[in-house]
Amino acid sequence: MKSTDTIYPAGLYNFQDECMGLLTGVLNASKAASYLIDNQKKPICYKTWQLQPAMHREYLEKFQKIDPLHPTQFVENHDATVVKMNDLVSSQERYSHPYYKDFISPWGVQDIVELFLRVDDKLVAGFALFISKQQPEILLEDLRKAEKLHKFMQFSLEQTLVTPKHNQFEEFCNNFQLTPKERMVVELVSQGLPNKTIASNLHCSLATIKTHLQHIFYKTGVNSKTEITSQLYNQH
Amino acid sequence: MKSTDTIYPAGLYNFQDECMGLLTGVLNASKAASYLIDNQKKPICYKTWQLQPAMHREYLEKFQKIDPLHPTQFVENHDATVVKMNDLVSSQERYSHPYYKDFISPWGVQDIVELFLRVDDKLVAGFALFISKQQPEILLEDLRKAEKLHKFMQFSLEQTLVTPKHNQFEEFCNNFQLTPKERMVVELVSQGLPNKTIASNLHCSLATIKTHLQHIFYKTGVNSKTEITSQLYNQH
DNA sequence: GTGTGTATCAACCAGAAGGTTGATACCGAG
DNA sequence: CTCGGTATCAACCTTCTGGTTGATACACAC
Repeated sequence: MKSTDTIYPAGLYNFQDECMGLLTGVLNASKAASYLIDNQKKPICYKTWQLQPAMHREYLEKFQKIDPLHPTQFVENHDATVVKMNDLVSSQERYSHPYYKDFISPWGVQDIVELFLRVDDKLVAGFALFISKQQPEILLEDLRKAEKLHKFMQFSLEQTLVTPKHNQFEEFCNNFQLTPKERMVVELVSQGLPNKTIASNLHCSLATIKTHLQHIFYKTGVNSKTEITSQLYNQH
Repeated sequence: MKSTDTIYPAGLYNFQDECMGLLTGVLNASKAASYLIDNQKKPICYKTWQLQPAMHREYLEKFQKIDPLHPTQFVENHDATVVKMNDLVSSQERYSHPYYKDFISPWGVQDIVELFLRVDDKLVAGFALFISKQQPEILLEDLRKAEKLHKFMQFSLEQTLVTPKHNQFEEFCNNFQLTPKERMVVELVSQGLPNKTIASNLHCSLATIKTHLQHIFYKTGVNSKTEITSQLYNQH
């Protein structure tokens, strides 16, 4: 798909630390772990917070390979941003599966919330927040907060990246199901051209361009040409 | 010549939105307001969340000038990051001072938490979270969460200052020696805002914005707002 | 104190852009 | 063949933008 594999943006290592600080500071986890995803889609750069070194070692050595919610599960699952263990794994499975029976439960963990960060739809980092059995259950409200935190982390991450503008353009046009002609108009609008010039470029009348623009405005919910350009170059 | 005191970072306008979403999504404010600080140290670009328009208008017209915790108080106070109204203002003062007696209290506000973002020690943005009288008091725990959120927002802000996008903005503005106000206009133009909105954001008249635009057009050799945006993010 | 640069605003005009209605023509799916 | 989507264009009107002129006010520099 891409000519070059996605490389971590500079500062992702620091970024990971800051995210951990944010999540553990705002949400009520008893312990936490995070990792980056390398080009082979393997988790690396583990960082932990109040997580017993023995537990971490045990995970890496024995249980990682049978983890039903291993990060690799979510590499291609583009919708997964914030997930909750107890929503994905039935209580039956948690009772019988060795991963939960012999690892998660003995370490006093009641539930796990996991957040995923992506760049160009590729998973680059994950954060696992552990809820201990002594803590109250995770409410929908807590999950919403986690989603808000995730949204900002994702925004912050994207801010630091150079997103290829081609992708932005394609995404914009596909999102709103623009027709081929409408795409061409968007392309020329994004060059900052006035309607008259666009019309002559596409060998049609000014009226036609205006109609196309009306359709584009209607489909995209945008109100002006200027707004189109800003939509294309700013991630919202 | 004046580039030293210009610190307005590109993308701050969007950043402000995201911060508001984060704060209001994670903390339990009943309403919120935020603003950017221009180089005259005045708050501009107000954005509100569940705040009554009438209350905001009242503040701008009558109470801003007697606000004991007006942002200008914190412009030079480098240590202030997260402050709580009830910690800074005695209950006596809250009882007698017209700002609290005639404005804060009548609008049902019990307390305010304010967060400040800085670049190079200079205040660039502020966020005020209003706690209503129906809500529980702010605990130390809540304040710590606010501090964690602040820490990440500050980190994220600093990250955006070294991005290619920001550099392009800086390069564009420096190349053509735009003045601080002109830079702000460029920033808002690049968000796709119509002149009327830009004027209200910078609280000046439409005429002033047009004049600024004329100067920008003259200096940069550009002919329209749309072209500015495409120039900013397209190298050609 | 005069001058230069910045920021502010008003009035005016022409032209561009946005919004609406309506119309024609082509094409492909049902 | 009819219907829906696309592409085309015209006429009309309102609002916004761009361009100009001119003016005031406040800095800071020389």
